[in-house]
Amino acid sequence: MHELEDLKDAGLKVTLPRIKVLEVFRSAKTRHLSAEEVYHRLAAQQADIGLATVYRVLTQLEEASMLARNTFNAGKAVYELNEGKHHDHLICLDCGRTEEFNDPTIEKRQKVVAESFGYALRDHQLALYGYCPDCAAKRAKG
Amino acid sequence: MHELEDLKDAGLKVTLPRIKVLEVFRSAKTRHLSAEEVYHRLAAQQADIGLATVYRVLTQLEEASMLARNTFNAGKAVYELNEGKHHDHLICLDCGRTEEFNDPTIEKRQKVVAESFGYALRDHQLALYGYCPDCAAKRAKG
DNA sequence: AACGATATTGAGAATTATTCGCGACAGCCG
DNA sequence: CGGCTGTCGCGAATAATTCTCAATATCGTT
Repeated sequence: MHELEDLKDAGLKVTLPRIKVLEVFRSAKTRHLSAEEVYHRLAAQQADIGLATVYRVLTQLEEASMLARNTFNAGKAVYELNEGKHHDHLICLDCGRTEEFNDPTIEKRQKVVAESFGYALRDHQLALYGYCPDCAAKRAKG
Repeated sequence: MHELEDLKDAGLKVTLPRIKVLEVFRSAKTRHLSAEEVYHRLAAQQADIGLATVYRVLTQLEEASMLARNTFNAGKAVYELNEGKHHDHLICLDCGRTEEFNDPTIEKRQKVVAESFGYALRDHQLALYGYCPDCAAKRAKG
């Protein structure tokens, strides 16, 4: 439970909503959850936590580097536990299944590109979209 | 004006809103424009085109591959003329200035990564964020 | 050049995702 | 255990985008 320490280190009080939200992520099969999804899961387990609070907590946990935020190509943000190791995503256009990957070559080139423009690279977002093996097969027939 | 032909090829009628929206992009200094920005520019030149129409036209022109859509990390979409050559973006976190680049190595690795997961790559989105030379200098002092 | 089937538009209401404002309440330092 | 303050829940407020529908414009056909 050193997560409670992480909260304190971020200057956040250890409150029920924050603990519960982290629990939801720890016990979720799906890695990426939207605010609405987190809210529903909390409601399902009788935790009476408002949607506005969920949004606030997600933002705070992201600022505390405990969660990572992604918007992919859609109109809503999803969060995932930040377990230290950075990674990018490969997303199936049909079923939404996502794979995580980290390609050192790509990472390296990004830095090179930024430097070639005189920029100090701070962050980046890379998402690959395609069809997963299963969906590709389904599409092949129709 | 082969753009009018492009419209027809996409099964779209050649209408004033569509022509005007394309004009806005062709004559804009800033490459990336949001729906709201396009709407205001049209209003400024007395073209009485509704915001809903702007949204519809942008979507259609994107489907016709005449515009490319990007969401970057923010809550709203921006569009730019699609001039055939694909590119990714490098964006300044301070002033919003954007640079376009295309790195063959990165493109190649993306395909390799997707294939290693058995995915058929269809699209991707890569945005690098950092500080441009000017803003980096400003930040250095304070 | 007018006709009419059909695609398109404008205006505002409706949705969706997220944030704000504020009175009530709960952590936490002493 | 007693506040000082950070937090919470709720509903209203925003922001971005889409939908509804009656009015209108486009374009292939006369």
